[in-house]
Amino acid sequence: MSEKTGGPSMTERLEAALVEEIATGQIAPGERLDESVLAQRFGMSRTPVREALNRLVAQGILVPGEKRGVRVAEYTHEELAQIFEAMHEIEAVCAQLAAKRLSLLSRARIETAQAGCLAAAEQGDIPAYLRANEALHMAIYDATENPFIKQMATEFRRRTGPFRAKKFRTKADLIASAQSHMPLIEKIFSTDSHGADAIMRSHMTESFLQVLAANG
Amino acid sequence: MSEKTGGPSMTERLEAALVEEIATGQIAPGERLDESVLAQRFGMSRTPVREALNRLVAQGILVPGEKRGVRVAEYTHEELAQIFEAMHEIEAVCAQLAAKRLSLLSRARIETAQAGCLAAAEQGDIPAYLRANEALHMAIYDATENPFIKQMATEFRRRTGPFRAKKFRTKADLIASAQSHMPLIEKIFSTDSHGADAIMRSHMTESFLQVLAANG
DNA sequence: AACTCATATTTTGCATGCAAAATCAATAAA
DNA sequence: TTTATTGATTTTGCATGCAAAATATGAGTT
Repeated sequence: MSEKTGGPSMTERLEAALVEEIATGQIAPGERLDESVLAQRFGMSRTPVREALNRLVAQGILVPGEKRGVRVAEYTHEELAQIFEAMHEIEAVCAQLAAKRLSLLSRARIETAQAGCLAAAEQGDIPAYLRANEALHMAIYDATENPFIKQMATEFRRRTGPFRAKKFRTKADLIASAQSHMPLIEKIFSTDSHGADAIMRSHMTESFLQVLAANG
Repeated sequence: MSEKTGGPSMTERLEAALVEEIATGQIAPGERLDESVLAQRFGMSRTPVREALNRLVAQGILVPGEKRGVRVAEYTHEELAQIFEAMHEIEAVCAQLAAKRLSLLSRARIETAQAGCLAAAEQGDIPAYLRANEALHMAIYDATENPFIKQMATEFRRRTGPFRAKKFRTKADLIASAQSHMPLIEKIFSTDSHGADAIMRSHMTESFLQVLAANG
């Protein structure tokens, strides 16, 4: 009786495809997206393409081009600093709330995700690490028990995705990253919300500098 | 030679109109929005209506209806608590950053806005107070010097608009609200970021309870 | 009255077409 | 060589139409 009505529409499929391609860098920041080209490439008319592009613009993943069309959001160094600051501030809030509200379930999810990070790092498997890292962050966002804050954090994560991805080049990068999670997780597990917030903040500058280095 | 090309499109006009009508409560939370009806009402075809609705859905102002169409976002008490928590957390971040970075210009803007609040409150002019209050918040968001954080805060403000509006019924409400800004502004002006954050937080529960009371 | 099942109606998602606006290209003038 | 100007071309924004999905309606059955 209660089947989730309706399969994915063309609009939704395109939207998902674009999010994916942008996140993985297949479509680079600054690149222009042409309605008709996309329509042809995905075998649909311009109408659903437009809808998908509109949604992505609303999410800040795409921006209206200076002259025409839309392009993948691209930031100056200053803007990059600002967007990372915003993301880190939200993540600090998340860490704080997670520590304050930690449930057994949340704790288990965070532990599992962190184990996944360590495993992927040990194997030097970058794509696996990216996924595991993502899962860890989501687990922390979930632990806030606030879906609105989670959504906000997730959106910023999407927007910064293309830039963060470049940070990870070697196995050493992965291991360093996975290790750096530990103090934060410990603070969350000991329900030290102030400490969790402080640690998150202390990582901000460092983390941003790495991003900047990786993105010229 | 650098005129901002292009006037507002039909899509943009409808979007703005709907944001306005929803913010002021003319269209109530839960109400269903029909494409064809809107198209007729605003003298345009369904295409631009759809685009506008899509954007508003992406902003969380509208949500996809259970059966069909879209409706104005409506929240349970629990969700209301969550969304206000999210907004307040962001505002706390804003207050902190504003205090940390306060420029002369920002200070002047905040002062002007607060003067406007007091004036409107004295006169018991509710619409004017709402506008002035909005301006004050925007001035504080601007003072963060971070457009991304400002945008995020603004979006939450929009989403909570319909619920906050009901808080103000009498002149006394306005005066109380305007007065309650003072300690926060003082902390910001004395660049006491920790204090600003603390004050913002201390207002959270109180503010939310008022909203809840006003919204059944 | 409650439950099917079939049929009518509404609503959606998408394709297509077109006119206006914006951009580009090419030529002419300074 | 730069600067205007004009015309060609692309791109956009929107209207319209239609088929399929979703929903409401209603008759017939238990």
